[in-house]
Amino acid sequence: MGIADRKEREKEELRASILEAARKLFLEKGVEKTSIRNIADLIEYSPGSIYHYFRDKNEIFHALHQGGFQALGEKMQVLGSVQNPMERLKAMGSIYIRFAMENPDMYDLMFIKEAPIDHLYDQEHCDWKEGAGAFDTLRQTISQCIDHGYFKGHDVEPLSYMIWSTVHGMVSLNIRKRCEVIDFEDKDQIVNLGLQSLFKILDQL
Amino acid sequence: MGIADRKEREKEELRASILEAARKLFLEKGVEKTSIRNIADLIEYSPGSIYHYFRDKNEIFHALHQGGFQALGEKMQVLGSVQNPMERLKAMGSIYIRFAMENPDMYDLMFIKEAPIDHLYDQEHCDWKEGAGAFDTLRQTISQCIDHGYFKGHDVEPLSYMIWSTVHGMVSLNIRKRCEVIDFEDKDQIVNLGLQSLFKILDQL
DNA sequence: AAATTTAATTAAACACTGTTTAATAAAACA
DNA sequence: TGTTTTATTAAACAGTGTTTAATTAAATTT
Repeated sequence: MGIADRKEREKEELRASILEAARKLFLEKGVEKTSIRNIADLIEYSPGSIYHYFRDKNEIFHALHQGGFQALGEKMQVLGSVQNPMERLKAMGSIYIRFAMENPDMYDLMFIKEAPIDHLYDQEHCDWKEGAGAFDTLRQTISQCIDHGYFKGHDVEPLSYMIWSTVHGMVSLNIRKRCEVIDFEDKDQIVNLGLQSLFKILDQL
Repeated sequence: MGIADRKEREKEELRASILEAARKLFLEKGVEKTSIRNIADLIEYSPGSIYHYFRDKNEIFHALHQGGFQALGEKMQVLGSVQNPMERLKAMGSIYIRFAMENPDMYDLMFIKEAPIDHLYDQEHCDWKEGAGAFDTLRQTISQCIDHGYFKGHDVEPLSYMIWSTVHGMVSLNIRKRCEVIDFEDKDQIVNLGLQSLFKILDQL
């Protein structure tokens, strides 16, 4: 059936163009100020038609947040050339933080906004494969660190969670503007200084 | 002028009753689903009248977030009895995390939501005295730790920021539902395990 | 080729939202 | 009592996500 194939292709194309319009608007104005009507206007369709391709706004932003994980994953690929697991762990932290600071809205969507996660709870299978996958590479790296003699006396999972939380905490306090309004000695270097502080501690363990 | 005093008192009372209604609704339904009309309905005034007491919704939620800092500050008062600065630092962390996990919506408002901070930027003096004050007690405690010989080779501010970020990261990943959807070995103990992991590290420094 | 069925699209409506404006009611002052 | 200030409100504005029913277009069957 060639016709069914073409129709499927066309449907996929329109779905993709909705997502492209949504991403464009979202990167310009943020999630809250990107409305279904805005997206519909941009692709020159009616607002209602979008609901034939996505069940609701949350699904659109869940799809966008997947693109964010793809982009982050690509940046992480340079880690393949870092042999020492401790060096790799540090490089992961640097890349993670650079990604967050260079793409604050995307990071916000991936790790702070409730929209993408709320969509999971509306589905039957509510496992966050993007996040779980990313956490797993961190867990593996830290596991290898332990195998190499680092982090003696520490359990993999709590330590992985704690380190993730540290970098997430630093960038999310920034993205949600809790740093600009505190008089740090070096406001726009505080994230890097904090990261250096973390590195120093990891070396001591 | 007794009349002016009474008027001021009455104005303050109505302002307080708006805040009380707002807090009640906010704790029941969250910020986004608490509307000006909801608040107005509860105090039996028209929606427009609220704008004689608050310039906008952000100011209401900024006022509520102040109440959160008050509550957190009160919980922190038991720290006065902890002499050793390292013990005090750990107790601070425990109290901080317990407060966040027991009052997730209030914590969200204080440290994640943009509403209270956006209100600061609409004012002339945009310093976040609540947050800066809280951070300062952390900074002082860590400064005392360094005086007592802990954290050798570390700078106060980056270290304080990093430790704040760690606890903030752990609770905010929970509050924004990034933990429930990852298959941790012990999902509802992961925050405590992460905190224990942090304590272990602090002891090693 | 014509009739029927299926799928895509849309206009309109629903029930909301924060905020502003202009009119009204109430209180205080002269 | 008349005037001014203050408080309150109804109504409107310009939006929001989402649903429904009607319409148009396309594909399939007769």
